[in-house]
This record gives sequence, structure tokens and C-alpha cells, in this order.
Amino acid sequence: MLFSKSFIFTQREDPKVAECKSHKLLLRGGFLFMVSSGIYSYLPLGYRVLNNINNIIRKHMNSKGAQEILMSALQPIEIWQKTGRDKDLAEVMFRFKDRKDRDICLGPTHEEEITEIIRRSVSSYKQLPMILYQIQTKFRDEPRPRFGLMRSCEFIMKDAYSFDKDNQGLDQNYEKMFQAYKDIFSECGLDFIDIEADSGAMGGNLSHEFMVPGDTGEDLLFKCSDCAKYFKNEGQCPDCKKKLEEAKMIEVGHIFKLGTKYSKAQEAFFLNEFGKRIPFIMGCYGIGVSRILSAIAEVNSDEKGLVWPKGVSPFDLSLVVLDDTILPKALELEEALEGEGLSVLIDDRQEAAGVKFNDAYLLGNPYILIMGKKYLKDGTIDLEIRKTRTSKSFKKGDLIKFLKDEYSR
RNA sequence: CGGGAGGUGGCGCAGCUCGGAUUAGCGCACUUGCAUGGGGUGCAAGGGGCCGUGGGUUCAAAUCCCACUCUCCCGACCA
Repeated sequence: MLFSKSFIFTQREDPKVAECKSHKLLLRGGFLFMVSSGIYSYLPLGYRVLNNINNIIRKHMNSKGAQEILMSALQPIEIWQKTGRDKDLAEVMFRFKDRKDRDICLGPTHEEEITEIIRRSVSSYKQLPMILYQIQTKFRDEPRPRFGLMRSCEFIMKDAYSFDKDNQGLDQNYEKMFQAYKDIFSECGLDFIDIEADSGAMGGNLSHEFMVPGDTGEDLLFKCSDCAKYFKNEGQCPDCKKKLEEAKMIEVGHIFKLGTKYSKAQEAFFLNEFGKRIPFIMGCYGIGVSRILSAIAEVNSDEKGLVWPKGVSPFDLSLVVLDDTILPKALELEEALEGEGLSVLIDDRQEAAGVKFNDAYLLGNPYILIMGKKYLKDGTIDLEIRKTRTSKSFKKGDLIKFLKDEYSR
């Protein structure tokens, strides 16, 4: 893709509205547009990253047999009254009336709605177990949105719900999702930990949180300086007896064994193999998709800009072209790389070399290719690894082979 | 919702203390031309602003006073 034809706009200076690293860089690099506090639009670069994350999530959810759906964002308030959560979540709900004077809210979460769907469409144990998930925008009227996408009023969440006939089934699905979550966060390049957590207003009897250490984290754990293990309470490390230090953590995922809290309240029953009418045993599994995006940005940057891990970066490669006469050759190289499944952003703009280099650093694609004088002289293409800022020189054929290997790992 | 800081062309800022000659300024970005072309390049000429909103005070307000609003930070809150 040609930079000159793309809707990418970068800014030289940090925006004043941003304080934390990820917020600054995502705005400066033109990944996001800030509409208002806690409200953001995704521009092409940001949307590409978001979709990469979505696809990683889909891959791992589907591999566990979960099926993707998309529920409504508009929800009549009645379904919330059955569980009483219209009151529990009253503060964060965006609520209003439609023209028929009916109470409606923009869904802050979807336990009630999925339970309604299952209540009316599943009546036998033979249809179980089942896991459904969606990737959707949630709406919460946050008292204090902050840190850019980290805590916003409109954000994207992947929420999954499991339905089982008994607790053994729930345990199995919970374990499956646990594993899927580990795979998802790993593939997103996140250094995460999982820890048993409180269920809070979600109810249920067991939950685990997935967290990433980061300055903008709103959760606090305690870390052993010696063995690097994390603990919920301040004390001393049970293993090495070292004093623990505070560690701010960004919550990126949370899974819950809900049991029958929602199915009972909403009278979602099925007949089991003994002909007995019992409530579904439920689990729910959430990932903050937009929060993953900002968490990755938060923990992967340097003084020059973002450093996206492979697999989530907007493009696999930035190709800086420093002489217009080389552009046809650059397009040929792009075609060859795309043939290997790699995406390329060709910087063909009429800009000074420094501008192009600095923008390439700011955008943070994992590899930066340079075609300029050396290429004109003897066909040499320089490759710079964004993360380490180290360079290697290649001829075209070797370069393609090198990149192919890098991306197959 | 408490506490703090701040709103001046698209972005980043100066001007405000001590109201008036500054035609509201600077850097970046933008437009045009020439030069340049491996690290935010040089020169020249341009376009773009009801100084967050509303009300006061005054002969005169970006500047002083009041109210509101928006943004950021700390806290409370956070399925």
C-alpha cells in the first residue's frame, strides 16, 4: 500500500490531551481520533491493528469450538430487571427512552441478553455444551474515563458465554477458555499473568483475571523481586521470603464461572437426560479488545515511537523509498512479499528522508526496508529491525527468504 | 462526585501579572515556486483565528470579574 494514497496522518509533537504513553503515541501516529473524553474513532492504522487482534481472538475461540454471534447493542431494560442488575449497573448504564416511551439502554455487557437467547432457543441437554462469543462495542458511562482507550465510555470487548448441563461440563469449558486466553495473549505479544480474582458484581464462584504489568494499570498486585511471581496481597514471597513490591497491572481479560445466577433469575431452563427441568450452568469470558490494543502500545514503545509485536502491527513492513526512480522496483518487491502473505506500507511521499524514517519508527511496524542510493548502485536493500534498531543488508531474493523465515516462526 | 492544572488558526505554544500602536504573534503542518534528495533539508511567496461559551466592568477586554462548559492529572468508582 502506498503511504501517499493512504489516510495516515502523523504529528510531530505529542498531543496535549494525552498524558500516558499509549495515548500519546496512538494519537500522534494517527491510529486513533479522539472525539471526546473516553470516545474514540479508529483510523485506518488503528483499525488494522484492531482487526489483527480480533482475528487472533477468533482463531483461538473457534479452535475451541466457540461460535461467533453478534448481539444487539440496544437492550430493553426489562431483561435487566429480572436479575436486578438494572440497579447494580445503574450508574454506568447509558439509559434513555425510545419514541414509545420504553426504557432502553446501550448494553454495558451481555449476560442478560445471551441468557434470553438461550432461554428461548435451547430446551434440551442434547444441545449442550455450547460456547457462543461476540466481538462488540460496549457502552459504559464511566465516572472518569482515562488513559485513552484504556478506560473509555465506548469500547470493544470480546465476550463469550458457555452453557452446560452440569458443573463438570462447566469446568471443562472454563479450562478450554483459560487455555484459549493464554494462547491469545501470547500471540498478541503480551507478557501477561493470570491470577484468581473476585467475581464482583458478576456473581459466580470462581474467576481468573489476566493482567499485563504497565504504568497505566488500575489494579495493584505485589511482585517478588527475586522470583518475579505476582501475589494479591502484600506480605512476603512464600517461596524466597523476599519482600514484595507494588506492581500496577492492566486487566486485559477476566473469566468467570457464573453457575446458575443468570439462568435462575431469568428462568432459563432445559430438560436433562432424566427429564428434570434445571437451569443452565453458565460461564462467561471477557477480553477487552480495545484495551489489549492500548496495553500493547503502552508496553511496546521507545523514544522514537511504537514497536508493535509481529502479528498485530498495522503492516508487517515499512518500505522507505528514497528515490522516485526506484518506485517501480519497490512495487515489484511489495508484490513478491505480498505473495508470501506479508503486508507492506511503501513510503513514496515527497518528503525528506528523515521524515520518512521518523514516521516509520513512530508507526512501529516490525521491519523497515530502505531502498535508496545503495539500491541504485548495486541492488542492496537495507532492513532495519524496529525493536533493536539494528540493520542488515540484503539482495532482493535473500531478503524475501529472510522475511519468510522470520514470519513462519 | 471531591481536589489540582489548563482551553489562543489543524497540532504545539507565547501574549494575560501592569486592559489600548500587534494589523493577535511564533514553531510545526498546509498551498505555490526554485533548490535538495540515506536521517524531521534550504530559500521565497501565500491561505487559515469571533483568543472555549455566555454575561458583566470599561471610552476600550485574549488580558479584569462572575457563571457555565470542555480536556488532562490525583482520588472515590470500575461488570
